[in-house]
Amino acid sequence: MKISTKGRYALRLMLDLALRDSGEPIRLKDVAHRQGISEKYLEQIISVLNKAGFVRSVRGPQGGYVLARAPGEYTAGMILRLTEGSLAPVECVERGKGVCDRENGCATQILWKRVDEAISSVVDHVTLEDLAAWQMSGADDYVI
Amino acid sequence: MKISTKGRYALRLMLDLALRDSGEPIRLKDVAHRQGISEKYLEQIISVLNKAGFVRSVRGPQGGYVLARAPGEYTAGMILRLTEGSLAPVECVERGKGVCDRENGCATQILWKRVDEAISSVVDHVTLEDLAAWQMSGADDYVI
DNA sequence: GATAATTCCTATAAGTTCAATCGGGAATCT
DNA sequence: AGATTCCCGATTGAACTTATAGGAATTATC
Repeated sequence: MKISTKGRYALRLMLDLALRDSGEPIRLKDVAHRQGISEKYLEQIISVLNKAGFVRSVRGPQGGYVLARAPGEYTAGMILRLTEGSLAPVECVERGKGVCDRENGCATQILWKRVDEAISSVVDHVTLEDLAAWQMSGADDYVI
Repeated sequence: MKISTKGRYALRLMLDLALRDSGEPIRLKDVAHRQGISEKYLEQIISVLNKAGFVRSVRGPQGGYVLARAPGEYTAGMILRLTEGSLAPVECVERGKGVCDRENGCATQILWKRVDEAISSVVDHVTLEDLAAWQMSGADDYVI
């Protein structure tokens, strides 16, 4: 029941872009260095974010990535679901899926539904802007 | 970000025992058959529940398992944490762990903390008694 | 136009976890 | 004695995670 590195790194990556957004593209190398994450691994992750239109890429020297929209328009849920897949705790309560094959009156499904809603109610209401604000306020070690 | 079969099966197992509790031991074979789960696999799971004192076992013919306490005294969280391990979405917000090594002002940690609390607030307030009641009320296919 | 910087793409691999299966041992009721 | 049930540890196959590796395509700058 853990979020994988893919989702966690994606969030930190997007947060890094949000915090350092100046209109100029930001090199992935720099993000990787600041966040202590393998550059090659980050490439794979940002590729997903890029294809989904979450970031815009600029190739060549002075290239890099910039957020496609304002930080307030990304929720943590959007980023996590994109990179991580569904956040539902069990398959049978995933969006788009029908009712569980096993039983109609499956009581545990009600529990899973509630857990799913609880998770969603958090991640769908926290935006990159919120994360950036939290980072800035507790910014002991925030260096530009 | 999924609950594994171990936790899900444990919950269904305990719910099965709660629903059929008559004081007499219930054979694991029957539970396995009703729930459509491998008997051998269930053995491993109930072994954990047994060692933790959640169920009481009786060996030999007419043997089986019974709940050690009333259904209202088990929360889903107790059962899931025992079989599944921590339910925290990331390591750094797990109970007993110190603050994340990486950074002091890690904004994402606040998010994870909120997700963790959201999950806990559900699973720690739903008891086996609740699950049993839900099962009985929507009891389309509940057969004794 | 050459060079260097950067993103882009695909393949592979080591390690871990999941979800069982298998085979037998120990206790206990009849 | 014999059947039934719980108990225990080893093994295994598949999938997933978490990267690493190597190079191709694009573009700014000199």
